[in-house]
Amino acid sequence: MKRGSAPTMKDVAQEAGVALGTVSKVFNNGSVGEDYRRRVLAAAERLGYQVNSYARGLKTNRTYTVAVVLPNIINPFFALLAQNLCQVLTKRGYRMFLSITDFDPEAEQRYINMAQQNQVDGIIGLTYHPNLQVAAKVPFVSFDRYVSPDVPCVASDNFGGGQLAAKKLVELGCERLLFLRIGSPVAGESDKRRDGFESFCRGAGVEHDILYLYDSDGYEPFRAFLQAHIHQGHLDYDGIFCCTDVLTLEIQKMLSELGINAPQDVQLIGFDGTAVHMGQAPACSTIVQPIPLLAETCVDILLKEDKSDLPSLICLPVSYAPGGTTQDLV
Amino acid sequence: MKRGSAPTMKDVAQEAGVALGTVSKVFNNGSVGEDYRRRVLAAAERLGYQVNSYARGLKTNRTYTVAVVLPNIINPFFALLAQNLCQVLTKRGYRMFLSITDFDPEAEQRYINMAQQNQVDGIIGLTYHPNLQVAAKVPFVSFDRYVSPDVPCVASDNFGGGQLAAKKLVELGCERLLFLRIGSPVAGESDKRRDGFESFCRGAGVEHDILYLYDSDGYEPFRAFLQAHIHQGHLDYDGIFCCTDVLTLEIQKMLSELGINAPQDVQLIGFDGTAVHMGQAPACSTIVQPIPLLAETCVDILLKEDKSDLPSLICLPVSYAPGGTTQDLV
DNA sequence: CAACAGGGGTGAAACGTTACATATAAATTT
DNA sequence: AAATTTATATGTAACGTTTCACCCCTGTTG
Repeated sequence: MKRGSAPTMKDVAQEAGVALGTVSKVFNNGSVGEDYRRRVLAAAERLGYQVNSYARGLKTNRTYTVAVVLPNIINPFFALLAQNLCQVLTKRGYRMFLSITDFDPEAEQRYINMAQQNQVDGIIGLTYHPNLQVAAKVPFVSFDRYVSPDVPCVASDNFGGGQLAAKKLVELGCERLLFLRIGSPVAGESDKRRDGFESFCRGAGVEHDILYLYDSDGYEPFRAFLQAHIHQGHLDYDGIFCCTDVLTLEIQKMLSELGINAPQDVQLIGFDGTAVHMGQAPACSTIVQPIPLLAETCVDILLKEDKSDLPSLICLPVSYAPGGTTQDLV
Repeated sequence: MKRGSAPTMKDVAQEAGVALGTVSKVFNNGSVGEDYRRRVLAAAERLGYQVNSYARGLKTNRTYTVAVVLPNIINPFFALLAQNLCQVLTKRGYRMFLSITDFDPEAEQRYINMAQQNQVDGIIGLTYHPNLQVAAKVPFVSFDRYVSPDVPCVASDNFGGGQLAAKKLVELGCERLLFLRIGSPVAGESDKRRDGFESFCRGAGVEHDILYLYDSDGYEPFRAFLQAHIHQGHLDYDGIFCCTDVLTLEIQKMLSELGINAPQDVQLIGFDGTAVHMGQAPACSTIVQPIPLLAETCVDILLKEDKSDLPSLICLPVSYAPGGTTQDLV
């Protein structure tokens, strides 16, 4: 063994007095006699041998690496998703190679290309690029966004969640509902929250309004809208469904500054339920996304050998968690 | 080019009608004639060629990959650190391979070993293992923890931060101070917050107490302690320095339940300042860690070629940001 | 007892690069 | 014009694995 550099299989073979191929078999669970196996293992131990995954990757075209592409990990939802993905991947013997795009479509495309070039075994992406190009050769699973007909998409049951939120509000006695949304101009699965909400309201004959904003608008239009709907200290709406928990808290604060308090004067329900997954008491009532299940599903689908009969959209069930912005805490 | 598999340099060479070595030079900024370079680039484009980083890694022993090992990314401080590291690494042409340890020392060691085995170019770790084993062959930078004499450690100026917090409280007119800490039993750099706090109080002759807890204790002892120090609706302390922002908010809530309000009745200062880096108004007054600079420094040191004259501890300056739990907002 | 499986060991070829020694042509010097 | 330098193209040997055809031995079978 050359001094100074890491030991190779050749060194181990020499040290153990066996052939190179035998050492390889030992580290790949090939059939090797008990005594040989012991000798090789002992020699490897003595030399501090570790298999070189770049040589292995070159040979096998499998790298046991998955690239995860996310807008950021500051947002607790993304952070939880990333963390769960990391755990699931580790359990499966894979490692996670993380890229942050900051919602920049160009960065998204750049990272995807890079990941493909780096021969990862798969990519899990939450992207906003309206026309993302993904090479067919490396498996891709999209989270929450439709990308193209042959890219499976994993998401929460956003439609059902929207319905559920509206239903809960009605059960709580609300009679005039409002849906508030702010987000990307590129519509994703999560926009079905609105559809579900509307669908339930229509079906139940409940009065409802919708305010649909883009990130670039900022929160100010919400304040203006709410202010315009307060007459003599009384808000026109008695139930509000906000598209995320973050927005819910913002709206709660905004309303309280306007003299309207949740849950006394108005019921608020958000979406995401990150607090629940962090073992905290939720700061607001919310529709909880099954984050661990979402992560597990992404990985399952990504690593599935047989991709033939995959549905193009996998919807996972959400649930409701009361959290202090509605009057149902027992 | 064999059908079905990715094109190689050989294919590009053939397509362009040049030698293999020439193609390699083109992709490694070697000296190549203008016309040849164009021909190669055009051929590569036509074939959709991407260099195989596993073959390259095998040959060069450089992989342009850095492993980052963190307890989690739910904690906003860790999330910001990870995100900044990711950005800095990307800017430098490296990719980030992220591992979550959940504070488990065994997982820490396992991930470090794995990273070494995967021939990453370096490791940045925030670990709690009391006796972590790191191989000398792969560069290692520790965040906030002393690991061993030859592992450089990057941290905020925790001592200075402790002093600064005490100084600010005194400047705000506080006369009886309290330091609250909860964390790992394995002492790290961040424990110097206490030392700095004490040092300032001693020097200035300020009365002060310290409550030092471990994660396993939970928050309850804080409540008991505070309750015991409230007499006739009046708290014995008029200034509290908490070891993190998260704790500060918890203490603020706890105190308000006990009828004591910050900042009217008591001044509260925390540590981390994550909100500042997320572009939000800080929820509490705080000592701000220079997260982007911390990340940049970790990477700088890790990738520095000449490791000969490195200090074993690099302390970066903190600053103070008022945030509503002290009476100094102008 | 000859023929034959078959477990288990061997060595060499490939994987896609980079690096280096060699070759060639053009440009410069003597 | 010959000699020397410069610039750049070429081909081949590694890098550390896995894989596969091959061989050897032992035990089984008709």
